[in-house]
Amino acid sequence: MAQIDTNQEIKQDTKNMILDAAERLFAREGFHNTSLRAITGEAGVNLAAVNYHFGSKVGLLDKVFERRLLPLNKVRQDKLQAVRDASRQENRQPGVKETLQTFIEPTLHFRDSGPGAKDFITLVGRSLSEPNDTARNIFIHHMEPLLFLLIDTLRKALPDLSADLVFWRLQFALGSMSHILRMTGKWQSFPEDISPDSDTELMTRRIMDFITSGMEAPG
Amino acid sequence: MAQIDTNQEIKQDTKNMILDAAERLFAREGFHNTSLRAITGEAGVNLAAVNYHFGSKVGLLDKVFERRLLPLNKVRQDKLQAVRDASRQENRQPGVKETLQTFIEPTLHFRDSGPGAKDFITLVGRSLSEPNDTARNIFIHHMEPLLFLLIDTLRKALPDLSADLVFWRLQFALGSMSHILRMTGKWQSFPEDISPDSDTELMTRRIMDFITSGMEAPG
DNA sequence: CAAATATTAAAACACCTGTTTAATTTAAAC
DNA sequence: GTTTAAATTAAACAGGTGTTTTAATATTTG
Repeated sequence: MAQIDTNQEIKQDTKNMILDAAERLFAREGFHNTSLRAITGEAGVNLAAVNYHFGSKVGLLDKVFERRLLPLNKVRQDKLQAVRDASRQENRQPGVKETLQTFIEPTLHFRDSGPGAKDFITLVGRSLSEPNDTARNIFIHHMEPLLFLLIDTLRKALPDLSADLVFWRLQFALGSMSHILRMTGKWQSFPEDISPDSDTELMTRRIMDFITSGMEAPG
Repeated sequence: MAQIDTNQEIKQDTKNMILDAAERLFAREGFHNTSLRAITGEAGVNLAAVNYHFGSKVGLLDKVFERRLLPLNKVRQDKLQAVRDASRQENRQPGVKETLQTFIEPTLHFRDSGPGAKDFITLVGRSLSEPNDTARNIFIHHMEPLLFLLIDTLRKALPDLSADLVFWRLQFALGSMSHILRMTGKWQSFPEDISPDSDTELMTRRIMDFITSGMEAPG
């Protein structure tokens, strides 16, 4: 029994065990409604491990975001930069749909990249609307550079609209997406002939159609 | 001093004092992050008054919703019914924009009907995305009949779209609106030339344009 | 006015919260 | 193999949580 565990893959280290459990519980119960005892209990580690490895509960949340958001935002930023570069080389405006797609598509596809990823995307969807400032500010801090680049590109794509209007329409679009992300699997009160939200390709196309049309509406 | 208080308007009764304080604190701090001691402290009443008058903290939340949602949903339902009746009498489909307007416009206008109303609308915007089921289920319970009528009208207004697609587009639209409602006054990290979200008429027109266009996009 | 009821008040209840301390064990470095 | 550092553990800390209880005070009813 003891021979098998040679410290390779069976022994996930404590930090990642905590991150996994925290990600899942923060997504399902919310940040403030999740206790450190619930996290460490599910991770099978000692209570004090959180404060030892992450300093505090807020520090843990920050690392939960960082672990997923660094690679995800790298993908989104690269795609967005490619759209900007192509439009400049070809001497044209960037397209509204291709611009929005650099943000929306990686998000929904990332949801299918593993069980933890699905929880994380739910957490992301909720983070924009967290009542408490601490959780929201941590998230916004990780997103701000990308959002600024996104809004700048959208303004170039929609030169006839005021910068003001582009800003608000992007907020409408982000509201649509985050609503879908955080409500995944919670439509039990509409027991009609509704297709599930698990079909990523279909959902991506539908939300892209919706927000592209809204974004391109006459000013 | 004591003569003035003849028990008419100065003495708000305990129940309403609690409802007002709870409404404000639930909106600003979230349900789980608001303690009964904070509520009763701000209302200037005894801690036990909540459990005496409302049974429990959840019972209080239910009454907070009920007090505002009954009259507000009455207005929305009457307007929606008027759209349905007019379309039937004139033998035509209901319009997408006029249908959505029966829901959106009263909501944003209600926000200007008083300081408490503004807090309440923020609370409504957050309720759709509450992580915990208790708060969200209470809200949905109050909204369900109206939402079913709304989706039925939208299906009549968009006969070329599948019932499925209409459902999801309504979710996108509700996501846009609730995002704006709950984020009111929290855009400090975009210190650019952004117009405030306090202009109700402008904001109503903009969100109506956005979601109407998204709703009418080709299927 | 007196009795019955409704409301308010202070205190305690049992439990949960994030964080810290001190002791112990495990791992790494020399 | 001994020393030094890193990691884990159990326990306690100081304070907050919703709810209940018991006693005192208003208010209404007969």
